[in-house]
Amino acid sequence: MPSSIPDIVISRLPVYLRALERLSHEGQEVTSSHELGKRLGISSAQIRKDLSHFGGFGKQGTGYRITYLKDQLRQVLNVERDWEVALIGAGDLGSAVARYRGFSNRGFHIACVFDSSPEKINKHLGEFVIQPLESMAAVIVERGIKIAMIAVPAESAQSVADTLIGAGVRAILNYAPINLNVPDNVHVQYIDPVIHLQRMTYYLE
Amino acid sequence: MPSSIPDIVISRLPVYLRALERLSHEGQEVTSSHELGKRLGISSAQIRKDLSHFGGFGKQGTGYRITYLKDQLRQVLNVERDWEVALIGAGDLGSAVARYRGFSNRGFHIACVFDSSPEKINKHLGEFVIQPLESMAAVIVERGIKIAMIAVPAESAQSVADTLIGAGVRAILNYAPINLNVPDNVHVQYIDPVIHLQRMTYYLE
DNA sequence: TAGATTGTTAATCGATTAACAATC
DNA sequence: TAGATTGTTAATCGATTAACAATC
Repeated sequence: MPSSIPDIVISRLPVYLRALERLSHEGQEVTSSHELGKRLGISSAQIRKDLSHFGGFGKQGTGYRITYLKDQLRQVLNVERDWEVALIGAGDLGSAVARYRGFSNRGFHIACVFDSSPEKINKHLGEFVIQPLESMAAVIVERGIKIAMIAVPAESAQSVADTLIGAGVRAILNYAPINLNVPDNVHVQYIDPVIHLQRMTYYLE
Repeated sequence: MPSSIPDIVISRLPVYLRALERLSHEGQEVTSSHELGKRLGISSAQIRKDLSHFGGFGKQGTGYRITYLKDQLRQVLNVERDWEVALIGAGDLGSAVARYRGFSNRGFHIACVFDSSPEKINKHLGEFVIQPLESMAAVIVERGIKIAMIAVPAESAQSVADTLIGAGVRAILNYAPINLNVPDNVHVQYIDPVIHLQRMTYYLE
């Protein structure tokens, strides 16, 4: 029963971690489930319950020491180490992702960038040299990369995903607005701004 | 009881709509809850249950006519009309969002772009002229804009949100990696790639 | 000690699934 | 008609919340 913890619990841990990073950035050293809950719009009971799946991180009467809880959550989430991530697609979106400064202090860094269009190959993108799609599988196997971000057009996303998975990638963050079919042992997350917008327009007017 | 439909149901409708658009793009005219469910990794019962909140859109024996179901979902989600969206922040991320071609055929278009840094004001960004943050409230009130996307640094996100809400914005898509405090009648959605990545590393190794 | 807050249990609440009559 | 698939009900499953003893 090593992994009987509900995925919905896992999905909240990074949010807790981000809030804790914010709090310590603001100079705070201790917090409580109530304070955290108020910031996040979540009940304090839920936060305590979620955390209790992994151990007793707090102290009655005083709450949680932020540095300690941060470390514990990082350990649970497996982001104490630094993960190499492959980026596929060097268009507008891919370029923005490549230049994004927010990965490095949160457990990730982009290791390589690939694109299919011949005129982009060997061009620089920030600190990276864009490599051809044909080299992708080999590079990923060689470096043992397990995480990839897909920022190619919807039409090519599935075939890129297939190649990635064949090369050993186990987690995909997909920016293309399309659902991917992947084996059970591969994880996929989606980022599609329109999905979020449409979810809100339901409530408007 | 106009809005007793669970938010979790609403959150799946845009995903259904996207899959239907894909199917009709592929030339298909009819689908079933089974086919849709298989594509999305969702049970067919859940799809039928979700849709049944809004009416009977299918036919026993044959399934759903795709064009019809698409239209119905667009109506439910309130994206038959076109929504004007304000974009705040013209850095790397904001620029990529501004250039993104995926909004227009799905119910949204960017109407104006704002940034705080003096050297960007009046510069062009794609088809837009970057306007100063000081004009933001006035422009949003005047145009009656209800939706905004925040792509500014975490430090300024909350104060930008406060101004937006004061100007009448009711839905915010926040790209800044920070939780926003907003009144109950304002909707917020978050896009933070690191949250998604951290959710997957839990399962790796 | 008095006050505060945890971790946990039990109760509540809500969402998903299974099953099937209705019907195209 | 036979086969397929819907919409819906009831049963199951799982997640959230309330409450409180333990204790800092």
